[in-house]
Amino acid sequence: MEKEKGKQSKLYSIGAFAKLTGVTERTLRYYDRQGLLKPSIRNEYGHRFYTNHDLFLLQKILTLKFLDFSLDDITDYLNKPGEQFQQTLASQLELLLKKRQQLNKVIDTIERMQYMMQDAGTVDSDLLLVFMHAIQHEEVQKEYLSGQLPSSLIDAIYMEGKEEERLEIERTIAANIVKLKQFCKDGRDAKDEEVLACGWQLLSIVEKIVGPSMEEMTEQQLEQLEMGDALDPVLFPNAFTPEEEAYFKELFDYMETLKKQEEAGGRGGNNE
Amino acid sequence: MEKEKGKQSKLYSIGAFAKLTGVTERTLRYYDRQGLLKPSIRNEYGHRFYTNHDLFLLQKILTLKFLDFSLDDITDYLNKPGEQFQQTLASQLELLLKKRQQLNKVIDTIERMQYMMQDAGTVDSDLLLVFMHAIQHEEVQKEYLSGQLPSSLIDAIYMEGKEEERLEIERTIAANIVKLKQFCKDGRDAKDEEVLACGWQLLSIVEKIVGPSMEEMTEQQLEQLEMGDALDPVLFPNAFTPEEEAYFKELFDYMETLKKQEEAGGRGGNNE
DNA sequence: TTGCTCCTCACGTCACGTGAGGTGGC
DNA sequence: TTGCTCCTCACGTCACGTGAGGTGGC
Repeated sequence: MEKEKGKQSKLYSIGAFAKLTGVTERTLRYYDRQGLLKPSIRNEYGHRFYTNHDLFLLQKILTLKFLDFSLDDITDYLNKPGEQFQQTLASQLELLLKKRQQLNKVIDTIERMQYMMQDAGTVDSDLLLVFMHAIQHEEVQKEYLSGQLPSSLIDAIYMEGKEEERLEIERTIAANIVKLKQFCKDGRDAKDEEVLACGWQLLSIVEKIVGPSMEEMTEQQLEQLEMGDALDPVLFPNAFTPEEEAYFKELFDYMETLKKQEEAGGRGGNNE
Repeated sequence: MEKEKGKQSKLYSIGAFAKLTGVTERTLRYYDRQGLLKPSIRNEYGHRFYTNHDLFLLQKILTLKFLDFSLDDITDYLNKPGEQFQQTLASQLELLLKKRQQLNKVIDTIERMQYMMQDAGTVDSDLLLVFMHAIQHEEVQKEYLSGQLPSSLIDAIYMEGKEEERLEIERTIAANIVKLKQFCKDGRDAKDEEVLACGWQLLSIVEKIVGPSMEEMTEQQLEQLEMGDALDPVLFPNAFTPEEEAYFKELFDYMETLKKQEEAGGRGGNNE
């Protein structure tokens, strides 16, 4: 008796079939109800029994799932002749390639972020998100700015063709901004040496990047730069609180004063 | 009046806010109900009005979504201090890397499949899926076979370290199997020249791969090979109908006969 | 009056997970 | 009687999409 059973075509109860294939019972019942995989045999008590043929069908289903087809697609496919499956496969591949591109972009963004933040210690996460936003929308930002600024400046800002150097600079900028935010929070005087050091570092970076292109700009463009709040708030979210902005203004105004004094001092020295 | 409005903090109706940010109205209402983003102002009529601060919040939400966080995660994050966000980011990155690995595997499988099938013309999609299944479960199959066959044979079958050559061989095997299936369907005599040609090609490939390892096998292992149906049906689904199996058996039996005749003829010729 | 924008239900989607409550055979 | 396996509802999940039916201001 047992031998006969074994030789013809094995029957699996739903539990046995689930164990065999690693698919849950619930899923098998769901596939049954959806008409995707009906067990070959139903008991007098309604119990489901699966055959080796059912096993083959399930494997096809699982392989198609692995290829990321929806159950509806799979149902269609199983009911149709399926002559053009190779084409379906090709378009599925395209979809997956797009998905991968997306995923790569996200991963790159995080990794670049982490590189940027390696020296910064514990970081205000709002700032993190603003940086992230910037990286994420880099291309759109660039396009937007192209309408407002000379292309030489844009190339300078985004450092076309000098990606590695750029990563380093981003890192320095990030570290200094984080420090300044902390100083502001701690209520440090903007004339404090450490605070000033941060300010000078940021300024020197900006001058190094932007300086050479500055002369090419029209007056109109310069004016636009002055009133910096004209930037599209969707593309350029503001990571700073009003207090922080005031603090930064105080710092940079003070730096301006120091600069002028130094210049004057220099002239005075020469004259004497 | 208008100037005042514009200078303080712009108010956006839900429609305007949706247009501005590219998020649907339904989504904004959903975020409101979930407590994820409540508009700063509600009208006497229940109309929602969003401010620039809401805009900043939404951008944070969208960036976190871009990083593939669930809305629940985002809600948690927005309500917590979020000091340990960098750690969260690191574990999120791990998740994404795993996802990418999965995706890469699927893409590789399809591409390998397409390479394999480039000469085969229109292909029975069941066969395609069985090949796909094989590629997909290669590692598990290998492990399973390690328990049954000598490792030298397994290395030979999976052609360790000769991936390119392997792709070519797979291609040839696939093309010939597809042809044989077609011949079977067309009712071609198994003794037909073209059919035999396919048979010889397949046989020569098998001998080339398996031949050298054959001598090392124990009798027990050889016996197991003879009764090929002992293979785990979950790991090794059968792509052939009973008719096809019969057809193949007829073909290979006939080839066996031809071989023996030739040997006998050869000996006879030498003897004479 | 017509069009536009806003509102609130409330059902649908997708592929199941997870009990609840009950039955049959050892 | 207890345990095991099977069954059928039926609600929950996740992030919205998509009407249906109604209101307010121009």
